[in-house]
Amino acid sequence: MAATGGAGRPEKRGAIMRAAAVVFGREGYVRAGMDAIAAEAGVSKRTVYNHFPDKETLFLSVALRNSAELAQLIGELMARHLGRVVDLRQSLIDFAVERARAVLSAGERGEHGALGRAIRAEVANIPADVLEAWLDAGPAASQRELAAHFEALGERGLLAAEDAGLAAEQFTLLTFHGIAERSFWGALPVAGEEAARIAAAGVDAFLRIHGAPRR
Amino acid sequence: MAATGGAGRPEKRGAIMRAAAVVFGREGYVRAGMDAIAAEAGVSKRTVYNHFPDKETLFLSVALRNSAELAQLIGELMARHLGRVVDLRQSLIDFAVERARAVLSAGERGEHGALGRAIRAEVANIPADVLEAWLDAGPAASQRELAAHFEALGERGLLAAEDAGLAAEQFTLLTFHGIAERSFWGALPVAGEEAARIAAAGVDAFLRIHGAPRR
DNA sequence: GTCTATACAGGGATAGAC
DNA sequence: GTCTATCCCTGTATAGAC
Repeated sequence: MAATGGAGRPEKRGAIMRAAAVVFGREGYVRAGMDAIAAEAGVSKRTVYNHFPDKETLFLSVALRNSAELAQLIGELMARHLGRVVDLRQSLIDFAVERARAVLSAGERGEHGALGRAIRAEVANIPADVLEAWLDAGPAASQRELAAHFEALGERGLLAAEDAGLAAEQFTLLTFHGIAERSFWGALPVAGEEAARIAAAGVDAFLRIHGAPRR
Repeated sequence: MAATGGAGRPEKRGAIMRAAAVVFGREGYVRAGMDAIAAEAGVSKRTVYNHFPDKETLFLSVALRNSAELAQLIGELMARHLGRVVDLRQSLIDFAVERARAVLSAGERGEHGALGRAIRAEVANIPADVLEAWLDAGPAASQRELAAHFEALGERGLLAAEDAGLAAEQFTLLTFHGIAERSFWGALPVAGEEAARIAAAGVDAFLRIHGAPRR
């Protein structure tokens, strides 16, 4: 089910969800233990079960919140880099590099990508409606937002994409999925230099598909 | 470690590896049980442990064999569709559609993609040398082979890719990863019609990047 | 009344013994 | 081929503490 959870101190609830994101991201759903989550949160195991009825509900709750957080973070990156564009190519490269790092970096705040990996690993065991909600709050929302930015850039004559949705999809494939695949969605580190190289090559290819013919 | 395993009837060994591919692909590494694998193979659990010392070795052995098999299957698809090309666009689309189906289809022989999903889920727990061997025998081999085909097509004037390796990478991103992502690497079914649409759009984009300027 | 700490019941897993 | 030793995990129960 989607999101339940009883009463209790909200601060404890937040600590539990943060800890669950870390442990689920590090170990995956099956390997993660409720004991480890409780320890990471600094609370008793009984408290975990007081806030969440079972492991699955906790996992799905954390997954939903995480995808919304990540979509918002990416939305901020888009606004910063694609809002006021002077050098389109450089702006696209900067956005691509920062998005890849935000999602895939194993270091600081890397639990976002790690939890996404755990979700992808468990897709076959996630109820269809929850999976749809996760997609809609996360990856799909980001793609819609990127398409809106491309639409605006097209109206300013900086892009010549006839289908902004398709352009957004292909931009993500060319500048993000190559890095994601290489790093196995953040499980392995990828050199920042290589990520920058892939992003630049992807942007150049993207501009050859959807770039405005003249400047 | 990579591949050990004792003696025993080779036919039993093959049955065990086939069964392990099915069960690991269906359940994932952690959930899959040695009992279920033995039952699927139609042998005793003792026989399984007679051929493979433990669960991890069995999994890694099956993973390595599987990636080599899949690379060969894709190689055959490439030879069939990219060997004698008359209509380049159509050949690329046909190859893209058939590769996606071969890797991701959940039905017949779909254990290839399912096992790949299980491996990706366990990447953090796989020894680095084994993971490298898996990559080199599977995905990387296919990419090298695709680059060689693109090189040949370039020499015939059908493609204008200055870097065949980069072209192969971008072709795979544009025509395969979009479908793979949508279906979560085969975990969810994707309509054949949608796969064909994505493949065609990806090929068109690819040809705008790397296509020969005139025919 | 919620939290901590610990102990425990039940099920399932691997791996080995008979 | 079955049977079993041993361990781990989820979820609950039993204590007491703020």
